[in-house]
Amino acid sequence: MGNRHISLKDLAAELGVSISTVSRALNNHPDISPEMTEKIRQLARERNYTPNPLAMGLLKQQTKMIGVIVPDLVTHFYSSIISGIEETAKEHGYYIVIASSYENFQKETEAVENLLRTRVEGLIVCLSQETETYGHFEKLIGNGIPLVFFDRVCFEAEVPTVVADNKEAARKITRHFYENGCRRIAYISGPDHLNISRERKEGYLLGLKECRLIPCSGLQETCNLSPADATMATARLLSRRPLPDAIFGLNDTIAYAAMKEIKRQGLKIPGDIALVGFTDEFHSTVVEPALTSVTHPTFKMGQTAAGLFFRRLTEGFGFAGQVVLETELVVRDSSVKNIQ
Amino acid sequence: MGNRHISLKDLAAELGVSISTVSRALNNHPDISPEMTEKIRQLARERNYTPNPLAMGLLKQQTKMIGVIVPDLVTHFYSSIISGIEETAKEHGYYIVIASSYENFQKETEAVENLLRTRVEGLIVCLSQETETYGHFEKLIGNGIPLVFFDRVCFEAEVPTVVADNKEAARKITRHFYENGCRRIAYISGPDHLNISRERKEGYLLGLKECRLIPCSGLQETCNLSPADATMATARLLSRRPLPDAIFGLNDTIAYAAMKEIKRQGLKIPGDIALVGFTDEFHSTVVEPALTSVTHPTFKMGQTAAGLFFRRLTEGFGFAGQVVLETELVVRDSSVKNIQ
DNA sequence: TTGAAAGCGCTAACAG
DNA sequence: CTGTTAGCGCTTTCAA
Repeated sequence: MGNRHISLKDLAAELGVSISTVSRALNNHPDISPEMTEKIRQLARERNYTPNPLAMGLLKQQTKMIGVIVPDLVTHFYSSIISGIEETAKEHGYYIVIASSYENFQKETEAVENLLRTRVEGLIVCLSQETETYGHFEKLIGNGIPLVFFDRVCFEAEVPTVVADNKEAARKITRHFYENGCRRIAYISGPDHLNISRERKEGYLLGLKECRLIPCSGLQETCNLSPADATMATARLLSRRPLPDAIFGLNDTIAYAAMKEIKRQGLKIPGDIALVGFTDEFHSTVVEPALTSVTHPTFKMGQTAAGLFFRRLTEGFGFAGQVVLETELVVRDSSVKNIQ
Repeated sequence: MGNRHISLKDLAAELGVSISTVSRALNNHPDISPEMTEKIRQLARERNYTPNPLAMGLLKQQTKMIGVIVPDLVTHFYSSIISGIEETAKEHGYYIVIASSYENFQKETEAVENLLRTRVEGLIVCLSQETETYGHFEKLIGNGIPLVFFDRVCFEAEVPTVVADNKEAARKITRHFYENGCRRIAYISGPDHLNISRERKEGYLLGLKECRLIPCSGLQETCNLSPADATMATARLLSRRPLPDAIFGLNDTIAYAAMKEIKRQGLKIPGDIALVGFTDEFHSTVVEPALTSVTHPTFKMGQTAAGLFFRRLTEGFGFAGQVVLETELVVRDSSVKNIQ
């Protein structure tokens, strides 16, 4: 496979000068005569020379690569965040290498190892849902390897993190339900060890309190984040009597699964049950009824995460801190009872 | 940042042997005594040694990286294909570096250059919708750099490609419409230079012919693949009199945009207009009515593309050839008139 | 103003 | 069985 990339050596040979001269000319070193410099740059352009990043990486001990670990690639939420990360990385001359944990602890651990093996300079990570112990990240922190978490986070004291205003968003949802006449407001959460799940539940409970509603364990369900499990959680809620009159789900997956199950049982949204999700703009408007939802600024979340990464890379451990991104409750048909 | 990776040198120093001895022991070279080998491997394990891929890459002239270029990352179709590519790549010990063209010719060209600059060993590409000239790929072919196209392809004679059975799928859709009583079947296509657009139109026309329907230019619309433009194309179709009684759209974006616009105008699906899309399993069942669609084997398409890539990498230019993946027409509510 | 040499981490002849 | 050496492409002292 004739993948013949031109090297400094090639250029030097062709011009009958030394490699170092070529190197200097290409780096605008002042010691080289203007004519020589021009001649060399000219040839480099003709031959389409580009420096070999492997050689540079070896020399400078930096690969210009960032490892990114996400629970999955196919959910719009993550792919959109990745786009944001990629854009900011590109601005800094960095590339990203993506790995999926598939929501699996084991795979996440392996991904960390694999990425480190490739000599990425650091990691930007969203925890898998199974992850409850954090030794694989502790090691990185100990070794001074730049690390940033987004959305599902840990080590907030030591590591820069980006999250949505989960608690506030959940509070807004709950109050929105109340204002639309709902009194039996249910919440389908995920595993408790996930900050997003905990924080949103806090917001839910706070919202209930503000509306002087009494929390009821029969209106709180938990599921792992698979569609199948979310469907079952929804079914359990729908078996309660009296029926809940509102449901909100932790994330996209749950919201859509809930929507399908509610419809399957022949119940009307929002007439019988109002529904709100945490999800993205696009799909919320495709489903019927259009889904009221808290939309994440996903692209921005990616950009922010990458931004924090580069701060960490250049400033070292001088700072950690959490960036909280505001969300917006976009009211559509699925939650407005009086419209119906 | 103390990213201190252990090197062979470190191990050698600690054991008081030469670097090559360590290297050989770690590579199971038969020349090294079993005890020495064991001692070295033991220490390597303790110190958590992993070979530096930059050094290896420099030496062997291979980076174990594949460049992947997609029109965008956030469409499920592409992210799912990427997952497939990633899986197969991983099995071969390769990593993928992803770049988005954002459906833009200029960005695609840059992506090719950038990826080559990083010394990826080759490229797996889905063409951007704007791409009508192929000089940037011709260069690769000329230089013997492995290249594979999927879905939207060119240079089928020289380059391995993976596509869906576009023509057959479109034919099936058309006949399905006919069998459900539709007689004014419309098609919203994309740019003619895209094979997927051309092939699906061929299938559409073939289907019409088989059903003894006469093609009508008023029932054929073209759009660029943006939701906005797809919406306008749909609106144009809906302004025709008599109204079309069926529409199928080139891809996900178009199908969903069409669905929204049809509903917005107060028309019923499938009652007034039957609708079929080329799209994926998941979203087809979330929308209402559930969307009849041709589902692509996206994950498999990714695996296949990667498989072809490795064949190219190892076997060289011995083969090109096109793999055609079968699609399935999954009938749901949006196209079945008599159910209503 | 330019060249020679060392070294980043590794493997593979070539010597011992 | 193990060590020495060269070289992958590059930058950077150190010499000239």
